[in-house]
This record gives sequence, C-alpha cells and structure tokens, in this order.
Amino acid sequence: MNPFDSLLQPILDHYSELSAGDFQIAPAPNVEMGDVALRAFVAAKKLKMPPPKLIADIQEAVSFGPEVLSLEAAGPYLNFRLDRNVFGNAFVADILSTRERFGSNGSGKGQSLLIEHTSINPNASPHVGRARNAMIGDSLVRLFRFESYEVRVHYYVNDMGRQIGLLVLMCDDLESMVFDDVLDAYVEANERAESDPKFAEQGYELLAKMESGDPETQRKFFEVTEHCLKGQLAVLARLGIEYDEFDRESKYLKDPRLDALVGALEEREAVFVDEDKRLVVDLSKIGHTRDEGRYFVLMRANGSSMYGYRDLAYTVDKMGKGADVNLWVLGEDHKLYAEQQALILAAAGEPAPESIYYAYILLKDGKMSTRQGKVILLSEFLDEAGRLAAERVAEQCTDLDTEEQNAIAEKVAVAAIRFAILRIGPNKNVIFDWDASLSFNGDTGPYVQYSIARINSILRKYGKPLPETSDKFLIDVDSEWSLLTKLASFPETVATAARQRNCAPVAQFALDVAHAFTSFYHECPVLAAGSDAQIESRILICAATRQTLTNALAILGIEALERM
RNA sequence: GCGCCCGUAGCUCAACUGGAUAGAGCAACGGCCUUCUAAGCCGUAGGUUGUGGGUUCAAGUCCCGCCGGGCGCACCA
Repeated sequence: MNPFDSLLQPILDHYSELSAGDFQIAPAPNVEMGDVALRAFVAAKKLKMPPPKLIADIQEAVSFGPEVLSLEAAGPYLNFRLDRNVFGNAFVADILSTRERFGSNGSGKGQSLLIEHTSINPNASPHVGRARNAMIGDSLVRLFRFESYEVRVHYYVNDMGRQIGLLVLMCDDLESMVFDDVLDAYVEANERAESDPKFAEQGYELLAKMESGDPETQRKFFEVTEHCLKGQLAVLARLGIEYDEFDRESKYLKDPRLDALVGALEEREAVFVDEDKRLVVDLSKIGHTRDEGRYFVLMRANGSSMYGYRDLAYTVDKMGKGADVNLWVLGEDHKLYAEQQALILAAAGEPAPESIYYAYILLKDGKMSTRQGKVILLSEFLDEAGRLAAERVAEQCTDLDTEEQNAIAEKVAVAAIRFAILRIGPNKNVIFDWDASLSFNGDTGPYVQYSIARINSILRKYGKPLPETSDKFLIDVDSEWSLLTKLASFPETVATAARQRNCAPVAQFALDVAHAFTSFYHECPVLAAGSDAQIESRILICAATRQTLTNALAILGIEALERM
C-alpha cells in the first residue's frame, strides 16, 4: 500500500524479528533533508534500543538496491536519496494502468454495506444544514463503492407524526402548490398550532385517524409526503445525490419482530408500564449508567407507538438484510438517542448499525429551524452559486454557447458547495458564511476543477495520443518529484478515509495535489520542455495528475471538467 | 447539574492518529499575463496550539482540573 514499502525489504531481511508495521516510511518534511524518511521508533522499542542507535545500525549493516543513491542518518531518522526516475516512472505507470481504479485498495471486495442517510422529514424544502447529512452520506457511498463494497443506500421517510398531520391540514389543494411554497405552509401550520390549541388538537386527531387505518386519511398523508419527498429528491439530485430504497415509517407501525424484542426486555425487567399507562424502557437495567436519558418511552397511553418504537422496528428490518457493514449518518443531536437504541437492541441480542455523526451548520444568529422558517434553502443556495458561476464562465469561455456555459456553471456550483462542506471534519460546527461558501478562489472545489481544466488544455494541445509509459522517464525538478510522491500516496489517503468513515482527508488530498500541480505548472513548461524525453515525461505527469484528481473528486461527488 | 463534541495565525480550516522547523486558503502588503487558462503563481507579515498541571526520549495530539462555544438529557420526529 505504501509506495515506498519496497525499501523496507532489505531491513526486514536483516532483522528477522521485525515486520513492516514497525516502520514508517514517507516523504521527508522537506526536500533538503532527503527524498523519503524512515522512522523506526516502534522497531527500536522492540529491539530495546535507542532509535538513533538502530538508525545507525541500519545505515551500517543493511545494503539497499541501486535505486537508493545515498543514506543520511539524522538522529532518529534515516533519510534516503533515491533514483527519482525509477520511482517516478513506477508511480506514473501504476496510475495510468489502473485508471479510474487508482487509489482503491479494494478493501470491501465481496462485502456488502448498507447505509442510511439524509432522511429529511417530508415537510419542506431542505435547507443547507440538512444537506450536510446528505453530502456526507453520499460521499461515503461513493468512497465505499470505490473500495469495492456492494453498497445499498436507504432513505427513511418520516411520513407520520403530528407535524405531518398539521401540514396535511394546510394542503387541501395540493395540485396548485409549488414545492417551495410548502415551507411557508409548514411554518404557518406551526405558528397556528402555537396560538390555536384547537388546530393543534386537529393535527393529533388526524394522525390518530391515519394510524387507525382510515384509507382516506392515509391517502392524504401519502400524497402530501410523496409531494414533499419528490421535491426534496429533485433538489438533492442537483447535487448528484441518489438513493436505492425508500422506507416509509408508516410501514413499521406494527412489527411482529418487536414483540420478541419487548419480550427480551421483560425478561431482564427493563420494561414497565408507568402510572400514566405508557410503555417505558428502563435503560439502567441494561447497561445505561447515568440518570440522564435513563428512560425511553415506546408506547403512549392510548397504545399508539412513539417514533423511537417505529425506529427500532425499522432498524431491526435494516439489520435483517444482513449487510456486512451497516452505517447511518446522524446529526449530533441524535447521539444519546442512537446510544439508547443500541442498548435496547443489544439487550435483545440484536445488532445495531454504526453511527456517523456530524455537527450542525449554524447561522450567525443561531441554529436553523425549519419550523420557524429560519433557514437557508439548499435550492436557493444552489441557484445563487449557479448564477455566480455562470457569470464567471461567461467571461472565461466566450466561444461556448449559453447552454454549454450553463452546464459548466452548474457543475462548478456543485463543486463549490460539496467541497466547502466535505473538506471540514464532520464533528466541527460550521457557522454558515454566505460569501465564503460561494467563493471559487483559494482552497475550493472549483480550484481543483481548474487544475484539471488546465491539464486538459495542455493534453489537447499536445495533439498526439497519450503515452502510458516511457522508457526514458526523467525527473529533474523538485516540484515534479513532490507532485508524484503526493499522487502515489492516494491509496493510503483513501484507506484512512474509509477507516475513519470520513471523506475530509480526500478533499484535503485533492487540494494538496492541486497545489503541487500548480507549482509544477508554473515551474515546468510541458509542451515547450527541453527535449522529447522531457516533454513525454511531463505529459505523463500531467495525465497521472488528471487521473488522480478525477478519482478523488469522484469520491466527493464532484465532476472533473474538460474546460472552465 | 450530568454526558458527548469542539477550541490551532485577525477569519475559515489542515497537521500522515505520539515524532524533525505547526501548514494551506481568505483578508493585508509587494511582485508576476506578447510564454501550456491570472478561478493562478512567487514573496512579506501574521503562533506561548483557550488555560493550569501531569505522563513520555518526544505532546496541538494522551490523562486530570479550570475557561469559552455547540448538542443532548421520558410521552417531538
């Protein structure tokens, strides 16, 4: 996996008690020190030797192949000077032969993975806060498919509850209702429910009617939620986000599998009916150690189920599909809730999915709220980004017609938004800044796309069919070498991202590559290089960079562009 | 009050999971388009990694205590 692992072999041959995992080998902090640096802290500990002593021993006793030009010990580090042509050539050949698979470690080969994400309540147009869930989830889907998992994407449709009941009351003539107006209706419904207890009561009554199986009410609920779901999916599709299956909450109203689960809880005396006739789980009986969050209500006094009950049924259903890995993406506000669910499931011998949390996107004056209409709609945000991108494309690509320009602009807008969200670690709060999120300069998705567009421009002008290897590959500038070693580290980055269930390292990697490439671009003329061998070598470097960046962006759900 | 997450340059974020001189972008200042796309590049300036202890050959990273922010803590979904 590590592109320099081969350098370890002579060392391992010499010290039979050590293995590759006892060493770290990676590009040196800067080129003056060397091409790659060996760290042997773990190995030294195993041999009960001070690290500098072991490094000196290795330098003294181990003989390396001809690809190692020189060695220099620097305290606990051993710095290698390498034959860059040999390594660079190997990197490029690897990238250009594995193509769109370059970077994949195939760690999910033969395994299935089920992921649930987004699952926005079907009551209004999604806001950018919710979109964080969708983008994080969707990129994980892409990451794990890249790693050869068989991935199924589920979306839980919360088509029940008082909120939906209220909305149904507001939506008599659904036909004439544009999707974006549903938010206004929803906000109005919630305001009315606040001030008018009768109206609020009507919401509950409608819900009860729906739960009791009244076909007309069920039809209304379905129509309203379906209308909202369709509208939401259309917005999400603009970001390239799609799902395989939609699971409606109303399907899990009564699930016979939950009788067994409640039975298991009864056996452990972890469930009781309280003085108000509600069915409650006492989590302290099954491993919960604090007072906070100790009780979990399953059923109301009237026998209707709570959200958490239906969600348990849904989870049992999902887990029953037998995927090797089960994930769900949740806002951090669901942390305790997910832990409670996992405890209940564990008590009944049922497995629980692995949760991936993300923190909220906040407005400058606090949290977004769909109920209060205090939101930035994803659709508006996309429109604005598209408009700004279109202005830019119109300046840049004057020879293209408007339709072509707009197609590019939409992809640039998506890149800006997805990248801005995905490059930040998921458990970091984000304060939404309209200007910063719509910037196309600096460390952004469009900057990465721009690097690719420049490469494409060079390769177009090159004119000839692209070579895949060169027998006279040569590297004579540091920026070429830095770029290539960065490219070669892509599989490790992907492995890290998959292990952490976090795509942010891939975004950071794409930026690092783009920066390394632009330094190379300014320093090394490609088409006007000094010799045919150098032209060919640099063309290969460009092609390898394009392939790597394209693959990294694909994981983030961002398209590479021919030009922009 | 209790639990979880976060705190790194004026601002937004990195830092190969404990390793060499803590790196990018934005904002500021100074350069670079008759040469492969200036959505760019080069340079200057900007840091006691919130704070006080501890562990270690080595701490932004691990442990404990404070301070500040976010989220949550039974009949919402």
